[in-house]
Amino acid sequence: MKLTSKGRYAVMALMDLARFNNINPVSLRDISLRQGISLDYLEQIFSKLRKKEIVQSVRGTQGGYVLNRKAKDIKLTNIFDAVDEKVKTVQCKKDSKKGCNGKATKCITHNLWDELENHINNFFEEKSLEDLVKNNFEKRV
Amino acid sequence: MKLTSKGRYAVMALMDLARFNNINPVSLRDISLRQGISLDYLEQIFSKLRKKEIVQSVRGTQGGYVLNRKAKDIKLTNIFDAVDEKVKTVQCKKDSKKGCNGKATKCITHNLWDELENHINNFFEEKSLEDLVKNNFEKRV
DNA sequence: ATAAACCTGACTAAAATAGTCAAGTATCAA
DNA sequence: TTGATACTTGACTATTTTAGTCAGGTTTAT
Ligand code: FES
Ligand code: FES
Repeated sequence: MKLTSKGRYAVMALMDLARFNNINPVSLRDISLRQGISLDYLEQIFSKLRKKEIVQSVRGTQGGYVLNRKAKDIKLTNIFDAVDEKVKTVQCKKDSKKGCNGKATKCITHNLWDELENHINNFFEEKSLEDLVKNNFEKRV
Repeated sequence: MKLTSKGRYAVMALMDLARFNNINPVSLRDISLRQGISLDYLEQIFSKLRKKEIVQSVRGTQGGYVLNRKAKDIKLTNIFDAVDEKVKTVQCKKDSKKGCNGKATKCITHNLWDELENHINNFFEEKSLEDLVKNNFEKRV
């Protein structure tokens, strides 16, 4: 089970954005430089974040991105959902009559993986962008 | 974050094995048929389980595999560890001085991913093969 | 006007996944 | 002793996913 760079970068970038959000739009170029993430890749990621209304864009010079809601109303779940970083513990279709190996019933481990999926998603539900920023920069003082 | 088939199959196969373990060695062919998993693939998986002393092999006719310890002493952690199904939330080296983007310090999300990794591993520590078998076949009564 | 910044879609190298395939060796049972 | 069963090992491969890059735009403040 791996967390992908896309998901990791999305959170990294949004934490950076959340920090400077109050004053002006934050440009991807700045985030790219501060966090060491490729600008082109960030553009892909923010395109998705914008479509899911996590951020808003401001075009033109001095433009950039701003959060579209309060930091405490953005959960990790929302971020991961936006960039298609899904937790998938099974391959069998949810509503299919076929189990994971083509049988008619669900396999003997299916419930376990559902439980695992919930366990992981709970973690993501609990954490808001506000929490993350606070915890991170409190510790550095 | 995805769980791979290898990990899923390993648990599936061991649950099957644990159920019939008391009487005779269980052949991979039987597991293959009952669970719908490729025999060749199972062989790869059990080779690893044997090397990590989760199971023991019995060669020859009427041979197969038996558990090498009591089902309650085999945790999900042990199984996943044996088949290299690792939980990896970060790519940065643990002891390296470099953060995930080549910087000298750890990035702003590093602690978060460590926390996530622990959260997931806790789930795996909690569950023994005995629990899994019991829960699964109790529910079916 | 022009530079800063967002926007879009296509493309790709490298890695990981999910197996298959081939050629064994060991053991039991008839 | 001969076959069948079952474990053992290592190499191979098609497909998918990942982690980006690249090439072109468009918008807007100055
Ligand atoms: S049937 Fe859903 S995991 Fe096997
Ligand atoms: S995740 Fe470890 S430094 Fe970024």
